[in-house]
Amino acid sequence: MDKPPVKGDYNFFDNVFEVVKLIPYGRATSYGAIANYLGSRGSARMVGWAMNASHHSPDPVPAHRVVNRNGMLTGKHHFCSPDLMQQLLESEGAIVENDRIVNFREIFWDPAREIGF
DNA sequence: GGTGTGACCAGCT
DNA sequence: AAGCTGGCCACAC
Repeated sequence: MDKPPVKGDYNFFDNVFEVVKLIPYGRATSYGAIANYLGSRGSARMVGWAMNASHHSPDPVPAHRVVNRNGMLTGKHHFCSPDLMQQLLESEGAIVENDRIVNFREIFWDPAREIGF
């Protein structure tokens, strides 16, 4: 009912940022999980888009904790360094091999299950 | 204002 | 079994 003082509606992006920032240490989630939490399964692409905008976000967004459904570091190329994402994940205890999180299933963090519930 | 793209996912062939 | 296409919504030109 009120128009936001800022141009456009960054609600979607902000929502994604909030969820990503809520990811605990040593955990990872997938784009689809966040999209599903937001209420749209098909909006998974928007989540990835939001990550791209995370660089414009005033607060640091642990985008390295967000990977695709297969646990593959598809967006590693979008970081300052392509190895930065893997380094961060490994630094948090995740086992990354061949650009893929081996124990992704173990560290998987579902917002709809942790927060939504 | 329309078109294209995009760090995806799921279904169909 | 694997590969391709469609679909979804928001942003940039």
